[in-house]
Order: sequence, then C-alpha cells, then structure tokens
Amino acid sequence: MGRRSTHTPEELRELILRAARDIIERGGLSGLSAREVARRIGYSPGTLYNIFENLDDLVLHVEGRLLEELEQELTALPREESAEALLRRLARTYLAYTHRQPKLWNLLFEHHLPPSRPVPAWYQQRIEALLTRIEEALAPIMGDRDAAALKRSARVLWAGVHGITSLSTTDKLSTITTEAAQLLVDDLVSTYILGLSQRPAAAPLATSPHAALEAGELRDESSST
Amino acid sequence: MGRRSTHTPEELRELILRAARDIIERGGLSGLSAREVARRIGYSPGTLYNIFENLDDLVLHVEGRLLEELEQELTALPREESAEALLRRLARTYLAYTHRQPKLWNLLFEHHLPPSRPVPAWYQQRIEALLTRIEEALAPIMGDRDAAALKRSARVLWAGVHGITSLSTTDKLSTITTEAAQLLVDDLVSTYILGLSQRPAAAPLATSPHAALEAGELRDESSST
DNA sequence: ACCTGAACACCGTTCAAGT
DNA sequence: ACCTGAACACCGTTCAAGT
Repeated sequence: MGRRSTHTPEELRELILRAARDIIERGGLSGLSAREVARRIGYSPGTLYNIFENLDDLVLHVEGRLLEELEQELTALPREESAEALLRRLARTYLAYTHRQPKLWNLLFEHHLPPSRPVPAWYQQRIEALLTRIEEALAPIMGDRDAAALKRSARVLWAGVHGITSLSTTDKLSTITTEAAQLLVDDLVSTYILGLSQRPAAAPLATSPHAALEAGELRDESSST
Repeated sequence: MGRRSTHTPEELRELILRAARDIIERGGLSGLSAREVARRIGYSPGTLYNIFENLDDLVLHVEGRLLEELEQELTALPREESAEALLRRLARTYLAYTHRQPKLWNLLFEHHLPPSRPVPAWYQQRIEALLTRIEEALAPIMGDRDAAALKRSARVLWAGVHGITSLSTTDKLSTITTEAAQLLVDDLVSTYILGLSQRPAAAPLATSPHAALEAGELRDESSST
C-alpha cells in the first residue's frame, strides 16, 4: 500500500479519463464503473476519488472533452460560399462527429446529474461556445433581426440536429443509416432557413403580419384549453 | 415461501409497472432497481422474473405505456382551423406532456437496449403511430409532394421537437422554463412550415429550380471534402 | 502525500427448494 | 404453479492504515 507515484497526478487524470472514455465508447454509459476503470489502469478504486469527486464528476469531464473536440472541428471548417452552405456544413460535421462514436456522444444526453447539483459553469460555457458558432453562421441570414431571434434560431437548429442524431443513433426513428439521417439534417437546415428568409426583417415587430398572426393564435390557444 | 396468489398475474404485472413508473418519475432511471420494485410491492426480487424477462424488458413496457398515453392525447385533440394551427397544437401537446413528467419522458431517450437485441416490433409500431399523427397533420401543407417528402418532414419535425424537449428538460440548452421551450417549439414549427410552403409542389422534380439547387449543392459538397 | 483494500450498503439475475 | 430467498458476481464510496 501507500504511495507509488509512478504517475504524476496529471498523468493519472489522463489515464482515468482515457480509460473511462474507452469503456463508454465500447459499452455505453451502463458499462462504466469506477472499479472497472481502476482495474484497467492498475490502481485501486479508491484512487479515483483522490482525483475526481465521484463517478458523475468523472463522466462530466469525459463529456467536456467531447464538446471541446467537436468545437475544434467546427472551428476548423473551411470557408463556404454562402451562409446556407456553411450552416449545412456545420450540421453535417456535427452529424458525422456523432456517428463516428455514437455511444460516446449519446453520453451527453443519457447522463444526468442528480437535480441537487446543477451543471457546472464550465460545462455550460462549452455548450454556449458551440451555440455561438451557429449564431455566427446564422447572422448573415437573419439580417437585422433582433438578437433574441438569432439566439432562438441557433437553438432551434442545434436542438433539431441533436434530435435527429439522437433518435437515429438510438434507432428510435427507423432511420438507421447515416445517409438517411443526413437527408433529414439537410432537410431541416434548408427548409428552416428558407422559412427564415421569408420572415419580415426586423421592422416594427408588433405590427408585422407575422407578429399579428402569432398573437392571434396564442389567444386561440388559451381560450380553447 | 411458495405461492401466495393474493394477486393474479395481471394484477401483479400492473403492480410492477406502476411501481417502476413511480420510482422513475421520482428518481429517474438510475433510481430504478428490481429489488426496489420488489420491496415496494411486497414480493421477492425473483417474482419480477416470472413476469418480465429482465429489467430492460420491464423498462421497455413502461416506455410503451408512455407512448400509448401520448398518442391518446394527440388523437383526442380538438379540430383546428388550419393545418398549421393543428401542427402547432400537436407540438405543444407533446411538449406539455413531456414537461408534466420530465424524468419519465427522458426514459425514452436515456434507456438503451444492449445492441444485441433490437427494439421489439410493438415498440417500433407505437412510434410509427405517433409519426402517422404528424404525417396526417402535415399532408394538407405538403400538397401533392411525394410520400417520401411527407415522411421526411414528419420525422424532421418530430426529431426537432424532441431535441428541444430533451435538451430543455435536461437543462443543456440554457432554456430552463417550459415557456422558453415553447417559444422554440413554436419557432421551429412556424418557420419550418413557412419554408415548406415556399418549396415547389411536386411537378417534374428534376427540373424544378429547387431540385437543381440541391443537386448543385451536393456536387459542391463532395468536391470540397 | 499518496495509495490501498477492507468494509458497508447496495445491485441484477438464477434456481433449488418449498407450499 | 407460483413464489421464495439464498447465492453468485457484481456495484459506488469511504476511510483507517500503511509507506
């Protein structure tokens, strides 16, 4: 017993993260256990708890790495001719990344912290960073619409692409192949952008045809429930 | 030991499903265990295995009930003035259902079967039934576009709404409130439908402006990777 | 200072034995 | 025929004890 110090704390951290990632990539989150990680790296289970708070904390850091990697891929994308082409490329890159390691990516959505402790700030920031990539790509299309609309559209697209990848990697959309999923992603991006381009740009929002339509429908909604 | 027959097999099945549902509703999938279910209903753990194959099978049947309930809600919806209003109502109903019991609904997406055994047919059919509700609502808008386009759009909308609800219930979209999620869902449905309405209806597809556009873009894509 | 490993309180699943 | 409960092979997490 006692110390071994064959690895620095940083090395140990790396070893643990890599082992955990490997286990999840092969067998999903349910295949992961602290004891299994310990076995793989040749340390006792207790050692993990010197470095990570608990298993949730460890998993959260594996997720963080994934978000980081994806963001790098999105950032490294070549220039495109049009804003629409760029958005489509972003969506496809996301899709390709998730299909390259489906179980790992699913981690982001099947792992939940106990409601007692909220998602840490650094994690939220990584997601915000990805959303910012989309907002940047979307801005030229949105023209002078207000910032709230831009944020909203970025989130709609992100969530939509996520929904497609999530349902297709877990085979709950009868989609199965990556090609089929890509068709859906392309359809979403093209059609949504086409819809956006039809919307009135900024202007007195309250009096635009579309705002009036929405207000009317909302009244409908509350009166009939 | 030995039999007790204070409950018929059907009653026992009900007891188990209800206990499991209750546990998941409170503590999520990770809170569920066969032993805990057994404790709650006052039977031994082994009893569950007379009725369900294993814990995955039990969970799958809880999911089946959820899909069934949602479908009933969607089917019972009142008539709407327009196809768009109906689609929006469908999306909101979905959202409301999932936010009413978020942990339970998340079950559908955090629970994965081992890849060895695929999703059973009855489960796939429940999902197809829900997609059919959307296709019916969407058909008037799509006009005489081909059936494949209808199926595709229904799936895009379903996945999109799912993505929004999934990310908002797990707080990974910085959305938090149901109202915020509803804004996103409304935006998705309205904008996507607006986009659809701009597309050429059927006609000689290969020569329509849009088809030409897409073909061009696809060529672009493959040449630049 | 760092790591161990036993200990505690749990799991899913099986199956001989009981009624 | 139905149900039990002990048994097996696992868990996450803690913490006194060792080096």
